[in-house]
Amino acid sequence: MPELPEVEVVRRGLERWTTGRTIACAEVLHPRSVRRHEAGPADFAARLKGRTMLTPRRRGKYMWIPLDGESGGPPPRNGSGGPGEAMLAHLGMSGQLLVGEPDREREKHLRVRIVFDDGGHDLRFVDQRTFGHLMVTDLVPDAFSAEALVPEPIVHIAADPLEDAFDAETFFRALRRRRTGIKRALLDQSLISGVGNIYADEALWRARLHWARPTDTMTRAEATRVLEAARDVMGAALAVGGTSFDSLYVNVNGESGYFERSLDAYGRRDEPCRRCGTPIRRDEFMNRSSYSCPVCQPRPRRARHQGSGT
DNA sequence: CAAGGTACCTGTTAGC
DNA sequence: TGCTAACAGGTACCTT
Repeated sequence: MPELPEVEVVRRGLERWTTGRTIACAEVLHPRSVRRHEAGPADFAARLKGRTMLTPRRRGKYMWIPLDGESGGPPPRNGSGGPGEAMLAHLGMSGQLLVGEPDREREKHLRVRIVFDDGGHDLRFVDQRTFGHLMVTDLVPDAFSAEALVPEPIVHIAADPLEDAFDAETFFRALRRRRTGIKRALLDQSLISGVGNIYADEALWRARLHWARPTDTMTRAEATRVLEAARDVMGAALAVGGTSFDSLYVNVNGESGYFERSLDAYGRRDEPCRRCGTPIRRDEFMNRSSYSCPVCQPRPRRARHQGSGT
């Protein structure tokens, strides 16, 4: 469930609690949580030891913490002397980054624990379903903004609509080139990043577009509408701490956000549309749920991929 | 290359 | 009460 607003809430928490602090040691309790760190859990821990965490960054649903100081691991295969390394994090479906008293009880799904040399709050990666991951990786020049750096594994991830590097015209042209439906395009992190199932449904409801609207004939006005809607709804969610359906998604202090009560479409099956009162419908699509208003968001005559909805 | 389907996970809940 | 099936869904990877 963590999408852009939820990840940004976590990033801000990390900025406050871990910036400038030096790692004493990192402990990997579940290897799957560092599976994308190809050199393995021991190398992951060795690369973190002794490093100082700089200001956390984010693009879409990925966040990373640039690391200062000498790497404790062997030099990277592609040679050292590059722009540096960072710890990259993706929360997946159920990942949490939590800070707290180091001697508190261990969470049931604690996967990685990072201890600092000042003896203060530790940083824990807790992830029930292990779809999330952490890794230490090289920083490389960003494709979207000349002076910026991004972790190498996410160079294919598009800019998100809340960052300066995002270009609406590029996004519009990419939409027109695709032969797919608008929701599938919104969920494609190589076209636009940060949008997941919840905010895709919310943005489409606000823009009054059906999820199967073919993108190759979309007008500039429609594209602008859905983009503005995505920005508005994610900005509003961010302002109240994100969306929490249960205790799975929380900020770094374990607290829930309040946006769930503001959702207009997602999860509101059979409840009245807040614009026209028609019961919200639920369709099966991409092996997940899509919620929309049958009246405000009529199915296009020439839908892209059918889904099994009514 | 693009499009679309599926595996990967585990706790919760609905249904029998 | 206890069991099973469905469900939640982001991303990498695979097939077409």
